[in-house]
Amino acid sequence: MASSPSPKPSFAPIKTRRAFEVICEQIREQLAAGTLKAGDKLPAERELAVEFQVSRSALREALRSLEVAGIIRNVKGAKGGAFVQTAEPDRIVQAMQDYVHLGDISLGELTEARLALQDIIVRLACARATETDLAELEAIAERTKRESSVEARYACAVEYYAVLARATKNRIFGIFVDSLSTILHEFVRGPDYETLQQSLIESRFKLVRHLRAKDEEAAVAEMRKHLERVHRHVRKNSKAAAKG
Amino acid sequence: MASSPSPKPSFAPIKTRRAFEVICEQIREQLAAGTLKAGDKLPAERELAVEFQVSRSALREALRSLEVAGIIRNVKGAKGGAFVQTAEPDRIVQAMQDYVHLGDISLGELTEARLALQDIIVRLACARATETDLAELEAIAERTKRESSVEARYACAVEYYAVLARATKNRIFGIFVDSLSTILHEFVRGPDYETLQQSLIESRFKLVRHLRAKDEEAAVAEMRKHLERVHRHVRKNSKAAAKG
DNA sequence: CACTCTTTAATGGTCAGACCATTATGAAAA
DNA sequence: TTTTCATAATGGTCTGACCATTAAAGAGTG
Repeated sequence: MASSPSPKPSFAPIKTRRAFEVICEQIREQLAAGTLKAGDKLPAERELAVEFQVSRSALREALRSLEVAGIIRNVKGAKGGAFVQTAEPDRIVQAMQDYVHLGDISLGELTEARLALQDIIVRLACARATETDLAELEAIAERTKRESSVEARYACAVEYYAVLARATKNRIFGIFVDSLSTILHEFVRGPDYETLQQSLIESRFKLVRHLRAKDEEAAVAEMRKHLERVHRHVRKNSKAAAKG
Repeated sequence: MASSPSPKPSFAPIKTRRAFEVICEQIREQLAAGTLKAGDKLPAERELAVEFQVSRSALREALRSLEVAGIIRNVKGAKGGAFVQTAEPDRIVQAMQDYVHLGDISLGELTEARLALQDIIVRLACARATETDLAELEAIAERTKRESSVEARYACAVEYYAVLARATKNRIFGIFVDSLSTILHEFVRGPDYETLQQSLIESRFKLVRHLRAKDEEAAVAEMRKHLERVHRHVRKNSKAAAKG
């Protein structure tokens, strides 16, 4: 096969790229370049198909990919179409969740990462949290007390962590924390979770007090104690689930 | 509109869910439940379409979504089909990249997050790195010296960070670092980058020496110094790009 | 038998054209 | 003016077809 007598021993490394991939790439390029930005509306599918010179189905697969990636949102009806979305970290969370499901990331890795991450967050929040942030944290803790269902209280907890992360004024941390919270949520189950949950509320108030006093070390210690209790519960439950 | 005289003021909150969404969900469920796992092969598209009682196009949009999410891989040809993938963090990196492009995450946030993250990583690596890890780090640093192109040396740097993250024995950190490295790569440009790059190599050797000596504080300090130099360059370049 | 070439069938990728459900808009009617 | 209804635009889905690639079975050859 390679014994060609022609003076050209090497051929062009052709590669078949699928139509939808090329379309996605072009749209992503315009996004990175700033030609397309949040709020913009892409032409209708039928129009775009003509423009890209592909069938509507190929184009739709591209749009579907972008939608799943959280880049656009498809709205039906007159004046509908594909709208470029504002940034939402949901897709990152989803991607991390998929990764954990597919792979063999252990619970230990998740909890360790969360612990380390919260250390940073508490330290930064201690330095940067405004009184508004702190008041919001307290309000959430208060609301948690009044909530009646386990799920509602868990939602409050997630919100508490999110607001705390926001207090760092760095959204990257917010994404990381959201991801880990969501993934670990799957493991937080069991009959004794409710009593644990109740006892955690007080800890949240304490943390705010430490933050307000700018006592970094005390705040970090409180968060570690808090998370370690949660993680002990999670581990215990996970083992129980593995048995049953 | 709400003035219905019927004794049933509230109706069931119906919502039209698209076919491909339901399909994706079902497959994801089987994944979380363990019924489907890496390496498994899904039935052919035409078969699956019959099974789900949808058209092939709807089914294809679902498969396309899952492929873009990195969950399956579509192989064409006889004995081809959709194969469940092993976990790859690429999609998380892609999602974070999209997020940064769409949103207005600042360079400052990225570099700050990276700095904080590397602190943790260095500390953990200091405690857990095996001699194999350290030798690999040195080998990469050696190779960096010999590489001739800027791009090749950058690739070495990324690899160095990845191996360092792996030395923590916690893959979550690896993902975070990969994401940040990839995103920051876009900003690392400019004529004086090459000279900076050269001068960074020595720092990598120093870090390994500190790690081997289990000198956590020295290692952290070296990494901070290292990264701060890089980030100064990145910031300068970013400003230059904004001007031009 | 061993090896090479050809054929065949399975499968994903693409295309074309159609119909349905939803939605905004404007015209018609009250 | 307000309500109702027809209309057109648009995404979601369906059907059926053809192409390109690939692995495996079969045919031919030494």
